[in-house]
Amino acid sequence: MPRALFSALFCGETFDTEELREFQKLAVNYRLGAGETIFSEGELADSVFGLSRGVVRLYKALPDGRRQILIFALPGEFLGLALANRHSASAEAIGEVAVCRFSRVELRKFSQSSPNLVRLLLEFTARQLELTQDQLLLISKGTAAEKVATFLVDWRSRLLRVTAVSERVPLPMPRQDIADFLGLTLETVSRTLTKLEQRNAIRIVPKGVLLTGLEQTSLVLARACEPHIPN
Amino acid sequence: MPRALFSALFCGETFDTEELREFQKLAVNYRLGAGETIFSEGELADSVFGLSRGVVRLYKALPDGRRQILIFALPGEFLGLALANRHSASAEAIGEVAVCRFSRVELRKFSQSSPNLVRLLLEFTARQLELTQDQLLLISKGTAAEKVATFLVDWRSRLLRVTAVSERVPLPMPRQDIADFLGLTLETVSRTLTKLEQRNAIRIVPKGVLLTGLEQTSLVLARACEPHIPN
DNA sequence: CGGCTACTTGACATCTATCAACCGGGGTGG
DNA sequence: CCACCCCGGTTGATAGATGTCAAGTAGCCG
Repeated sequence: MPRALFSALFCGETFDTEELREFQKLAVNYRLGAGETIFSEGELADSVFGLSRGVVRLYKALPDGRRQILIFALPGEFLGLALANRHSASAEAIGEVAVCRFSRVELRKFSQSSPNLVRLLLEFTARQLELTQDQLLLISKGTAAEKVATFLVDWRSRLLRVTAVSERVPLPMPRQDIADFLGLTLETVSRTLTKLEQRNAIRIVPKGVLLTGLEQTSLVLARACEPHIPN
Repeated sequence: MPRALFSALFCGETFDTEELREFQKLAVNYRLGAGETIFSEGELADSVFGLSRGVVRLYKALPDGRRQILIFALPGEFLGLALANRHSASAEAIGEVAVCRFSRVELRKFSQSSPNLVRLLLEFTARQLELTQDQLLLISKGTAAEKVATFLVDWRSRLLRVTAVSERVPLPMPRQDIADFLGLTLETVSRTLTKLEQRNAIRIVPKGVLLTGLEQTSLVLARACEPHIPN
């Protein structure tokens, strides 16, 4: 993962260098260890975060503990951009993480004089919305094999935007996280990965997978291999 | 459903009357009949729409026909606000509908001189994002009873913002749409509604339901009635 | 009245969850 | 250095919720 400043990561082309410098001044940078909480659902949202290094799980939970991971955030992405004054989700570090914290009010002040920032936030939010809508379709209508295969392909392509990735796709998160992202159990994720490996679509390695053979195609078309066309 | 102009519906407090008038000039108003398509996934997104009357289903579909309804749009909401230049979802009228069409390029031009519009769009998109995230949690982790009960309560509360609603909650969409919104089959939706009726949580009437008894509470707590705490 | 569509209900199949055992690597401490 | 333990992961047997297939009903429009 790169070590650049958050604003340069995400805002690269949107801000000119002057604006960028001003924006950067608002941020407080710090680091967190594996498993640490950045913010929690329901908490007062007086801060907004930018992720500059590492991977973060963003999730919502029900009172009885059922959990849905909304996204695995990557460097350059915003966290906790709620419009309400309470966070609507929780964010936890997966492995070591570096974030920059912005005060909500300062960010708002800055945005008054910077149409670029508002435009940037709109673009980011719209992208998140599309991702979430795709996720909704996948979770709602996909089989276990489709979910896992699609997850691997999508995750790889998102990683490509921040890191050079070879054939080996790292999976820093545990099986339970993948399960909670895909609406499955960790056992089903494990079984499905094994099945994909038996079909030579992937190879399972410690903390990752190798997307072998026909790569994307073979994976997404895992569906075509299935006997039934469900739903 | 009210007959007001779209911009007044949604932009009410954001624009001053001057801006409102200018904005209104950009719109072309027209109507569609039940089942008509407003735009389709993959189509060139040269237009953006505002819904001024009626209900619209916004959905994504897989090549084999599996369909996920993302939201039932209500008057005052935007449709087709993509950042890409192709629509990422399809929109169809449920019953009679009135929309205003904005040219994408004109809207963009207008937004250059109107920070208010960009802020408005950001707010709207952020709200949509939160709705979709909630939907993700519900679909992924909810039982059939929770899904249906939550849908009825949420739908009612969204309706309250545009119409005076009594105890009777109208359901203009067919069972299949509800099923595709909740990630169920129409049979399961039907059975679940029947079960809720037997428990005196609702009464099923033509084109709607009556939320009787303990209303919201009893419905959402449908979960507590179930023997198991799944997942 | 006939036929259509939306909806309901029933019997059965299937996918995934659940419960449980087992495996393997890495760290710790004797 | 080895033994142990712990945690994450895999694998197996079983069960349950929802999907599937099919029949039947009700309301609506021509």
